[in-house]
Amino acid sequence: MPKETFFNLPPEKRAKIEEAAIREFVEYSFDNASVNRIVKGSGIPKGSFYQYFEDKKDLYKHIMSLIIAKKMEYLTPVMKNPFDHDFFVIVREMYETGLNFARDNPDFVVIGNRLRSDPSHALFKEIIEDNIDKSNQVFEQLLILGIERGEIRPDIDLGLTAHLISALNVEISEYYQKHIAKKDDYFYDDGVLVTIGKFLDLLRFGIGKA
Amino acid sequence: MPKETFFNLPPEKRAKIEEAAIREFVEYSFDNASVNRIVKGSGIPKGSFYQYFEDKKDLYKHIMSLIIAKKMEYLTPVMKNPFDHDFFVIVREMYETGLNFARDNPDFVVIGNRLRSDPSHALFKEIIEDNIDKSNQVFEQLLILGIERGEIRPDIDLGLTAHLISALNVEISEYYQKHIAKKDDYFYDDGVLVTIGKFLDLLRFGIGKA
DNA sequence: AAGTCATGTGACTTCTTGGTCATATTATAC
DNA sequence: GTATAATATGACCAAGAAGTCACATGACTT
Repeated sequence: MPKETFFNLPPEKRAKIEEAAIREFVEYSFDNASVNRIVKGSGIPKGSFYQYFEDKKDLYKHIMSLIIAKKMEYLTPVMKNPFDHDFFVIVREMYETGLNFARDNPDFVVIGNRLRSDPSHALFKEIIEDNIDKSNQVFEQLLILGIERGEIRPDIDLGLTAHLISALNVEISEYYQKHIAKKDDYFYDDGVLVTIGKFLDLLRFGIGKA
Repeated sequence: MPKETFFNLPPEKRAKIEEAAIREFVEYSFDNASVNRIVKGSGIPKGSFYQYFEDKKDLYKHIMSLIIAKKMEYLTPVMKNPFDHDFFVIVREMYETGLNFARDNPDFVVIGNRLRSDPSHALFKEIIEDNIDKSNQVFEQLLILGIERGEIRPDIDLGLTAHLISALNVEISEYYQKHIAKKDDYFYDDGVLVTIGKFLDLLRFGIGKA
């Protein structure tokens, strides 16, 4: 947690520091990010930085909390009560939410993905690991319900399938950014929905000929 | 490429340097790996290091080439002529190969995955990108053949599906390392085959109730 | 006006980094 | 034995890092 002095700052100054930090963390990993560059980029003296934050990690965690808060804004009513709806409706909405968030906050995605993809980093355990586990558990519960309702094949491996659906959530963003997002803005939203539909079809029916 | 002097070294000395480098790159990313620690770890003077390698990157690429060479050893006859076989046979063998490699060379997997998962790193483009693209292209060709043979649904999105199958190749290793590899060695090989079977079922049939 | 306390400030310290280079050692050629 | 070329060596360098600290400034109390 940043120190009290940071939160006492005028909002514009606080924003300037956060923006400089985000720029830095987009460009560099936590280890390679430089406090010197961040203070230069935000126009504050080095000493002030350490009046606001315990250390570099303190700032990093603060930025991560901003990212998480922003992601929360995208949660739809359906996702807040996932157990009340059809399995594929939930998954569709989760994927859609993820893509919308990625479209609106590409910088945040870069920062988040960099950490999420290095499980050997000390900060991974500290910040990400629990969230991934919880996400998998939610999917497992959803799968169980889906099986009870007859939406899902009952002979699947729950843990493995939950893992896979989580992984696809990430994969779909990457595929989208790499192959589709560059095209004409006019078709953007269509593109999102079509891509998600294709992903869901694969998930539901597989690729084997019936 | 390392310099000639490196290849003139007695093999044990060369091996010692390579082992120290692998240890370092397992623990640290390229940027955070320290030449100082590597020379200390391999018992050679700093100056000698720069007699053997242009710079840190030169060493890193050399280690990557060792990893790639090791992976090549696992290629089966089927994989060398993939277009002669049933689609799911190929994919099964690719997944199996990947898991066997991961089981025997966990250090290499750590090093490889760290680079593979950071597309924003300059070395990613230099070392990994082409391989990923080629792998996707092979899968696309395989899918086309599979459709012609009637093994695969003809209405899938080729690019997206190829991307997904590649991604699963990585995902299966991670799932395996995280959930299964720790169990009793006696069941290990069984575990590999069972896990792959489940993955393939999901790929083939999806999770939706028919 | 004087005193107190939170905040602002940047020079400074200590540490580590990747890479160099003058010199020492060894092997090879004649 | 002597000359030449290849290799070995570690002190050294400049750059940059994170974090500290003595002091300056300004706002608020009394």
